[in-house]
Amino acid sequence: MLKIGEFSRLTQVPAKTLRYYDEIGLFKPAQVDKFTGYRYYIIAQLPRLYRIMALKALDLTLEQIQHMLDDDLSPEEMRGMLRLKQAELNQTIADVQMRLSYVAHKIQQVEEEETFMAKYEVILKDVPELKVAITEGIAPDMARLSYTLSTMFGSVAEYLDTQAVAPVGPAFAMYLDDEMMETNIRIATAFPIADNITGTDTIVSKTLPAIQAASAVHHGSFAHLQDAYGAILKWIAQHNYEIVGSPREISLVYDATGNPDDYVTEIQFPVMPRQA
Amino acid sequence: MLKIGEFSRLTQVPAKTLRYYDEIGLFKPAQVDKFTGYRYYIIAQLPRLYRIMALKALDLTLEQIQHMLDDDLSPEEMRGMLRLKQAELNQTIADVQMRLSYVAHKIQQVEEEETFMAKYEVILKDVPELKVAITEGIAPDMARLSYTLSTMFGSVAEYLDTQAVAPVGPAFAMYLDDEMMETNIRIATAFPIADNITGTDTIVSKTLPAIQAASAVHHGSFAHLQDAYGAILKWIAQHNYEIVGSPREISLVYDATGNPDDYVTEIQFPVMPRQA
DNA sequence: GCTTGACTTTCCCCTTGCTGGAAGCCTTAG
DNA sequence: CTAAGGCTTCCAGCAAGGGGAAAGTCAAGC
Repeated sequence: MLKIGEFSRLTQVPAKTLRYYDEIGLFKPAQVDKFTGYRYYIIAQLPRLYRIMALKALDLTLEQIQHMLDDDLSPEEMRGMLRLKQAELNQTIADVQMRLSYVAHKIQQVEEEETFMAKYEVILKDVPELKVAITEGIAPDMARLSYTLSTMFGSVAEYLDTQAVAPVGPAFAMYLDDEMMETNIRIATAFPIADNITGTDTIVSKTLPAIQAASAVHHGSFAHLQDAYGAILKWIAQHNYEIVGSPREISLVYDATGNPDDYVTEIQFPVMPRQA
Repeated sequence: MLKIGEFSRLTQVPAKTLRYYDEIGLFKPAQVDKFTGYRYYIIAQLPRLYRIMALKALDLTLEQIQHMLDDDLSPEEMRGMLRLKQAELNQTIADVQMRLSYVAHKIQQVEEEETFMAKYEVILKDVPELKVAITEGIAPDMARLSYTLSTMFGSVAEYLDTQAVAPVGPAFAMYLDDEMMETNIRIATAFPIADNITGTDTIVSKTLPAIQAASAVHHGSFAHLQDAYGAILKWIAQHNYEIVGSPREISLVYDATGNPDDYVTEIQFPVMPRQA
């Protein structure tokens, strides 16, 4: 019969932990003095505690351990839980390696810029699916891209107006070509809407699927949007992602009559981890 | 001016999280209606939020992020924090890989034994430094090992008695040879004591350093202790540890006049991860 | 038998980064 | 003007304990 302190010294398990295990019913003392509440343990309890320690080293939760020890399950169930944990740990390693790659990137950034306030912060975000009113078009060349875009935005906005439908988020453009084109650039302009509407021959309503996107925000005139694209593309390459869709250029702040320096544009590239 | 819900949709950051960041002072709304308490955000706040997201992806705590963003620190400090985080993440990976190796071992065990109740659970434990009264000796061969040991235990116990010192923990034997010997086995027997004592020419008091040990508990007669040794040695090999000291054989329950089936013995091998 | 000091008990708060829910205002569309 | 949704604050909880307080217990020395 050992008091909690003795048992704790013997096993190197803190007394607090033993009390906690008692509380959650994972490991109860062999005997409890019902007048003083003193917990008494016996050597014969060591195997269970050792088993708990061993399973804890596998990163199982105490609840899982309790399940394993008390609800004596079949070897198949046991294997199942272990394989699950194995998969989980492998996922953890992948996650941590991704974080390491972020850190390395950040360190490089600090070295290069001598300040950690990067011009662009590229982050990975989950973009939910989105109902949009969308139209496609082609800009003959880069010079007329902006003009083509604003015409297309105008036509969709106007149509929504006639349908008495208000956009529920900022409008955006999509670049549909798989690679950068100098001429005949395929583009689309979209307005998020709450409910599907009936379209026209050029304007349709559809639902864009949810995606993971590498995203950055650009402040200022469109003239320097290139830099943001560059930063995102570099990020994607460095972190071993793959572009899996058309980039979106979202006009968060845009006022054709305002100062271009105030414009705010978010750029999103749909991505997926390579060879996932 | 965006209400919290709009800003949340825009950034894909849950409103709850924005409120939390406000509460801890990491990211406050541009304006708060002082009558209604409504939080209002502006697009110009996006960069800070994106920076927060980016740093969060590095697994930094919100406190560290706040420190980085608000106490504008030098690039050196910045690099320092990042390198620290890098080391931390590398350590995490090593940890997780160790866990993976445990899981693999456990799966193998389940396959082999068709039950997950292993006969021996080998665990890694930290053994604190220990003051002991210890004596060394040599057993001429395996047959006389047990006799030699009990003589030695007896002599130390007797000496402690004459000094009016009580052991503060279970006695143990140590095997001092680097490899298994068939003859002339160097052994030591030790009793943990609270304070150093003056020794004799054969019995000395010293402090054993703290170690990490691979440990298992054996129940029953000493005749089958081999199995426990085998289980630990296998574990050490499989998990890429290295033996860095003399194993200890700790008599948790031992009564020379009692039933050997009731004996409980813990075996500890001092170990270190290979090439650490 | 009494005191002292080491243990042990319960209880509550704290950790991280939120998430969920309840009760009660606020805003806006119809 | 009302109803639905959005917003507010406050409270609880997660996982696995750690820290510390106040009070009760135990064993030893006198």
